[in-house]
Amino acid sequence: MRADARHNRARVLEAAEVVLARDGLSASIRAIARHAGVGLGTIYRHFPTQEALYQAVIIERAQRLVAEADALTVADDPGRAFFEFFTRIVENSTRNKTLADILTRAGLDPKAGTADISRDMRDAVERLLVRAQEAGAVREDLRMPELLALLGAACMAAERNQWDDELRTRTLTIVFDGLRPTGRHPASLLPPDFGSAP
Amino acid sequence: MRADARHNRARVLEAAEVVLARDGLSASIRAIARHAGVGLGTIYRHFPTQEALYQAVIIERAQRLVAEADALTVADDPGRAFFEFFTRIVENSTRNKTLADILTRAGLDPKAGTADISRDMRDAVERLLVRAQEAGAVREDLRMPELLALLGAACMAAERNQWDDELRTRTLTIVFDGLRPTGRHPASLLPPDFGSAP
Amino acid sequence: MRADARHNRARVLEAAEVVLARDGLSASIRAIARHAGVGLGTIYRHFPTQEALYQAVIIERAQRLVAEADALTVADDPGRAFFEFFTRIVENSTRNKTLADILTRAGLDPKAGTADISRDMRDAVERLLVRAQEAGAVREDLRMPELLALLGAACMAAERNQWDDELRTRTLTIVFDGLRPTGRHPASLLPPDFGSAP
Amino acid sequence: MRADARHNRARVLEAAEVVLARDGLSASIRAIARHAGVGLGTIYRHFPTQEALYQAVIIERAQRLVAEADALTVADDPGRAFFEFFTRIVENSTRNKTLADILTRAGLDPKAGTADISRDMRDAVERLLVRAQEAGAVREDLRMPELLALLGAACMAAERNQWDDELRTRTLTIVFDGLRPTGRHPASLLPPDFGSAP
DNA sequence: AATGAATGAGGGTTCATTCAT
DNA sequence: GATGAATGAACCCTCATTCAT
Repeated sequence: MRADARHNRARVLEAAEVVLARDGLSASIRAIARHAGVGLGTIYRHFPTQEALYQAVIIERAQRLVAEADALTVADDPGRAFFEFFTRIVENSTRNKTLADILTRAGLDPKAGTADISRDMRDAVERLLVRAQEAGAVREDLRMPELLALLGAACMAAERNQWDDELRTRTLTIVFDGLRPTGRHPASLLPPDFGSAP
Repeated sequence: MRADARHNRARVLEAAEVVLARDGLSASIRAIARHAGVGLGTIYRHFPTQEALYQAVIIERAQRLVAEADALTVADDPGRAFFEFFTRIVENSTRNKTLADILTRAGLDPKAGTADISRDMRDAVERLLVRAQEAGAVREDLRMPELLALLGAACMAAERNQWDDELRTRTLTIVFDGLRPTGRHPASLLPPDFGSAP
Repeated sequence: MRADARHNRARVLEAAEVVLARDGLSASIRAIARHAGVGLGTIYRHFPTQEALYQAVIIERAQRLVAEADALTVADDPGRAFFEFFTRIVENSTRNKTLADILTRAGLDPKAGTADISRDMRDAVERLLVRAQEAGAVREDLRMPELLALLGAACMAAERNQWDDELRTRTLTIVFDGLRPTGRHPASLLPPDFGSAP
Repeated sequence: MRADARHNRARVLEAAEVVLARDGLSASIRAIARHAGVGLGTIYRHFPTQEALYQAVIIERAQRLVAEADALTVADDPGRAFFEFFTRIVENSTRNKTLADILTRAGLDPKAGTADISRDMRDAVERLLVRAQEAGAVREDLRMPELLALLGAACMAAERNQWDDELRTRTLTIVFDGLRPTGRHPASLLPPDFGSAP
């Protein structure tokens, strides 16, 4: 591919990511073209269809996530890796309205072809989960469907309602406590001196 | 307002509720008019704008939710009331694509006027929460923002991904375990004989 | 239907006929709207699709042709009626680029539903043909497929090349001579004093 | 012109001919470039405009037709040559969507410059005609305008409606009977045993 | 000279909103 | 007051043509 074409393709993807993050899936191709500073035709040269472009954005994003998950898979502390991954994804969702979609898809079609990015995502998350469970950091009875459901739900909400740092922390604390093995609730939502508990 | 006008307004609202529940916010005004058996103009007589109509539907729906919450507030078992409310809303979300929006709004603008329905919603949920906390069924350090965030997130995901009964149960089990006071995990996601824990 | 709607529908059809006659099937909906002095939506209110509008124009035109054919069917001189019909259609084609289409269709799907206008057209032409054959004005061995082929061909060419009166007369003279029973060539293409015949 | 440029020009023309034959005048420049295995720019280097390229194709095709006509002009039987030429062209029209256009043009501008291909075409056909008339195979009063009109009409219809062998034979029988001198109708459209004529 | 990437006018179509009936 | 016909901006997409590589 020619240098300028590659450049423009990247510009389009970038713009699409920004505009999708801002407008959600109702973003218009024209808005993306405007944002990217290219003509309409340029977009259609690289992506045959609106659907294809949006898919590409999602796939790109997903690939980065998978890479991140893989990087964390080899981390020292499996539990920490698992929760950190969860946190990072949700954190990113505030800025990127496509993550929920990715996770939604990952949770949706478990029989998708092996080459599928949804499958990759599922697998990457599953590796993190299994390791965390083996390390005793996550309850044994947790299965992928509800994990993806939780991840997707958190992303959707964070994306839509623009969770700030505090809200994200507090909300995930609850979820994480639910994910830990019974009996262990190391974190409290209260500041140390809140002191209303008996 | 004339009797027939009042009647028509009700018909429109009813139809809008059904159609919005089915199609979500992408529902078209025309679809609602058709469903209501009235002309387009009739809708615009009562609601100046699509936005206004959808707001009205959401407000109406929210009022019913508030009523439901209030009914549960006087129930015998405050903990059970709290979790039942949570469950019911999420369950309904599969069929009604309005609920996530309502909760989203409730969580969003905490400084809205006192007369606002979001405020009512917040208050109703808060009453359920406080009673459940007083009864020791919900952790003390839980605050409204994260509760509404969790509720909204679950509704959004259930609506979008059409959670089935099993997925909903399993996912909410996690969340509820996170909501309970430390140390208490009465529910397990595993069938009794799963037995893989050491 | 409301009076103004009926009026506008007629205006659209009229404009479509004019524009189609001028631009052929590549006419744009926008051009028709402009010509009719109505908005785009008005056209789509009456005709769900470009295809539907063009069909409607063709059907309307065809219905008029069928009526004309029927009127001629009861004429005194069946042979004259037959040739007059042929002539008139071709004559009209100069101004109307839809006729060839109509006849094309009539020739194409002989098994179309009974209620179809193509069928009506076929039948009307066939009645004219049979009467002319019974009167000995048209050769016995002529069948519908080639008759429609000839009619369609003449219309297409007249429409496309804008046959003037003289060209039409001379060309149809040839065709008509081919249509008459063997041995009868009453017409000559030459002016009386051309005098090259033996 | 450089050798490779000349080569490419030929390739483009060839491809254009194939694609135009297949798709008619609605063929896209891109399709031709693809078929020729050259870039879009190459086409535009040799032909300033889509229109110009299509003209060139038509001229080339016409030249071959003229050659064919010329070959037949020296044939033994002038009448047979004339009718064979007519038949062949119509036959080809089913597969080649260019022919109708060529004949249309030939019939259209009788005052075009002498060097014009339309003129050549006209002349070639006229030679066939005159010889056939001199041989007594075609009526004396037939002139070029109506002959070209008939040829063009038949091609157009054959192209558009994809005349099969039988329909073409039957239709041309009529036309040819009209073209023959008065009193001679050697061919019948009926099978020998049809026997309904007196 | 050749390539194909970029452009943008223009095509069909939808839908919130206005307004004559 | 009710109706739904009319409007036109905006949407997705195609394709002839231009121009940087």
